Amino acid sequence: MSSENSETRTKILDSTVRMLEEHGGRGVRMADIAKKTGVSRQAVYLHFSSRTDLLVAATRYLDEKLDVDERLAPSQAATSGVERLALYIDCWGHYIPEIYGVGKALMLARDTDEAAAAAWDDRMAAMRDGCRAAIDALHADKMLAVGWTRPKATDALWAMLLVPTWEALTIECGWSTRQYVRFMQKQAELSFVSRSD
Amino acid sequence: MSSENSETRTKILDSTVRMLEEHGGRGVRMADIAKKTGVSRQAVYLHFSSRTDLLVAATRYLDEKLDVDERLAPSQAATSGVERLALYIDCWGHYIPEIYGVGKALMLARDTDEAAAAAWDDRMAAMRDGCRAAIDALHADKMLAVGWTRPKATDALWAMLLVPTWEALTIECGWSTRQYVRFMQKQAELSFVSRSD
DNA sequence: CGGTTTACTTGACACCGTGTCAATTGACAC
DNA sequence: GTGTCAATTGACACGGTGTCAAGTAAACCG
Repeated sequence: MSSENSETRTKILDSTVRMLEEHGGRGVRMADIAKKTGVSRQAVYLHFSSRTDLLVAATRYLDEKLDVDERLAPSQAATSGVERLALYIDCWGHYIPEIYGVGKALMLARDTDEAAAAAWDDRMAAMRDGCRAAIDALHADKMLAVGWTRPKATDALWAMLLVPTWEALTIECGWSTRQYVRFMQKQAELSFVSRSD
Repeated sequence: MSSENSETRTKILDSTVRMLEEHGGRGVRMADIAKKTGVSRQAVYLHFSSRTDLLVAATRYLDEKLDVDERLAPSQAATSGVERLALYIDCWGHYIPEIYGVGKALMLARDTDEAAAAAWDDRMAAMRDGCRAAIDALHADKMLAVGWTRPKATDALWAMLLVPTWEALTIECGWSTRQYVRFMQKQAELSFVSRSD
C-alpha cells in the first residue's frame, strides 16, 4: 500500500475505470486489470488491499474526475423547489451513465462483501440527501403535494431514481438519457408537486 | 437426475425455498441446503444439475404453491382499464414479498450464470406482459394519458415495478406492503391514466 | 563506488464454493 | 442370491481472491 499518488496507482485506477465502463461492471477480474495496466497482479495488491478496496478507490477517482460538486451547482442554485427537483433529476440522469460501470461492479460485490455494501450504501445515502434537499425545497415553497410527509416523499423519490430502474429503461428498453430524465421529472412532478391551481 | 416427483427432490426444493426466504436469498450454499434437507451435498446434484437449475426449479415450485394464475384472476376480470391497472399492481405488490428470497438468489446468480439470467429475465418478461395487458386495457378505454405510446407506457410501468424499487421501499425504508401498493397505484394512475375530466 | 531502499516481479500456495467422479452401502424386488 | 436404484463418502479439478517469500532492477545516498 504505497503513497496515495503513485504513478502506478493512478494507472491502475485508470484502467480499472476504463475496463469497468467497457464491460458494464461485469466479469472484470484482478488479473484482467493488472494485465490491462501492464503490471503484475500482485502489484495491484501492493496498492489496493482487496478488490473492493480498488473498486471503492475507483469510484472516488471517477467522482473527482467528473467533478460532482460542480454538476450539482445548478440544482442547488435553483430559485424554486419545483426547479430544484427538476434540475436534480437532470443532474442525476446524466451522472448515472458515467458511473454505471464502476457502480455496477460495486453493486455486484455488495452481495459477497460487507465493505462493498457499505461503500455503495454510502453513495446511495448521498443521493438520498439530494432527494431530501429537493423535497425540502418543495416543502419550503408550500408546494409539496398533499398526503406526503417529507421523509416519505424523500423515500419515494429516492427509490424512483435507483440505478436498476435506470438500467431497465435505458439498457433494456433502449430509452435515451433524455427520455429517462423527462420521464422521471414528469413522474416526480406529478407525485410530489402540489397541483393546487 | 431422478424422476420429477421423488420425495427427496421435493424435500430439497422445500428447504431451498425455506432457506432462501430466511436469508433473503443471500449466502445460501449447496452444502447448506443439503445439510438442512438432511441429505448429502451430492444427493442435491443427483436431482439438480447445478445451483442455477435448483434455483430455477425452486421458483417454479414456489409459483405452483402460490397459485399465481389464481392470484391474477381479479385483475384479468376487471371491468375497466383503470381497475385492471390498480388490481395488477395490488397483485404484484403482494406477490413480491412471497417470492423475494428465491427471486433475489436468482437475481444474484444472474451475474455469473447465463442460465440464471435467462430464467430471471423470463419472469420479468412475464411481469411485463401483465403491465402491457393493463396498459392495453387502459388504451382500449381511451384512458391512456396523452404523450404515451403503448410500448413506452409498458416500459415505464414495468420499470417502476421492478423488485429493487420494492426492496428499497419496504426493506430499506420500512414501508409496509400496503404503503408500497398504494404508492405505486397512485404513481401509475397519475402517469398513465388520462385526467381529461 | 558500494550499500540500502523502494517499487515491482515471479511463482507457489491457501481458501472457498461449485461441480465431477468412482467406489461403496443398503434396501427392496424378483 | 442377483440386480438395481437412491444415496453416501471422500477425493479432486477449477476459477478467482488473497498471501507469502525470494528475487530483480533502478534510484538514492553516503
